Amino acid sequence: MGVSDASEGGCEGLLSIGAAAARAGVTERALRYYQELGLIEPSGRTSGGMRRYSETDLERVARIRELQTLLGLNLDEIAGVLRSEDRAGQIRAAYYDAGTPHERQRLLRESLELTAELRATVEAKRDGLAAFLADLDARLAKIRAALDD
Amino acid sequence: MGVSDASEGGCEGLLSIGAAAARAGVTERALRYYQELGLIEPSGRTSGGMRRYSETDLERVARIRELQTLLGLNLDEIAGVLRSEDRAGQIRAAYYDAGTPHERQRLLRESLELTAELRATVEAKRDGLAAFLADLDARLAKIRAALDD
DNA sequence: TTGCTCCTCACGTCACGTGAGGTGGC
DNA sequence: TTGCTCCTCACGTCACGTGAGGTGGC
Repeated sequence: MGVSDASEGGCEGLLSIGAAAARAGVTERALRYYQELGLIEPSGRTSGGMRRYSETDLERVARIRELQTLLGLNLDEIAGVLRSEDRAGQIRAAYYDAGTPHERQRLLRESLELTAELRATVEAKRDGLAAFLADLDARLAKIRAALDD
Repeated sequence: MGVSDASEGGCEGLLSIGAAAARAGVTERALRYYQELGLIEPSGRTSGGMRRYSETDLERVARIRELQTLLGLNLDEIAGVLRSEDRAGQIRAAYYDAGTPHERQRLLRESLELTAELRATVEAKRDGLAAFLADLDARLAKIRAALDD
């Protein structure tokens, strides 16, 4: 595994915006726009000012797209979800020094509530799609019956 | 069942744009915009130029919203789906005088193909949401386990 | 030096939101 | 005549798309 670019100055193993966009299935413009809104920050910059993205950055972009396309959330709502997930991650990371047991419990309950709320949204959407599917299957059956005349 | 408005001139039983928008869960602006794009035409107009919508019009609006919010199609794609559904409806309505049996079969096969294509899109989306749900359930289980310490 | 990729404006687009200013019918 | 709803422009917004003009590093 050789370093592909010796001039990156501390950005070894990170992806350029073009490579990151291709991997994440979005445009470079979208990545810059998410950054402008504070949804994501590239893990590094070269001395020339070029953005460098890590694998963790790519996972975050995938999460944004998932919340956008599957749930139809706007970027403002997604910012809220990401904020709460970041908080939950910090709690887990610093579990043993995250204040009193009482404080930890409060944070966990908050995380539980937000996740349960998101779950309800997802479930409603899935049920809607299931009903849609059933309707389409009924239509398909009718068309096939008409073809067998 | 009295006629609610004696001055409508042939628009009895039809809804104003305000009532139609409220029933369909969209704004008046959205209804006018769909019309501008040719997705829907109100069943009537009063002599004063006001739009009047039928129950069938409302079903069409509901269909547009369903394709938008559940599947994430844009209005151009929705226009295509509606066109093909309108064609299929015409075929069913004029089934016995829709040309030769061979011609009828061709139209049915076309309808079958478009519906099957739509079904594949819906199924993929539903599966994506099911995976999302499973992930959320795993998170919830972890949070609950952490709360039981 | 030549390509290719990256950078930052900045204007365009889609699906409406939101007034501005005027008309219609109980 | 007074409210309320409707009408048609027309400009604003969100999430980018799409060049314009310039820089960076193999």
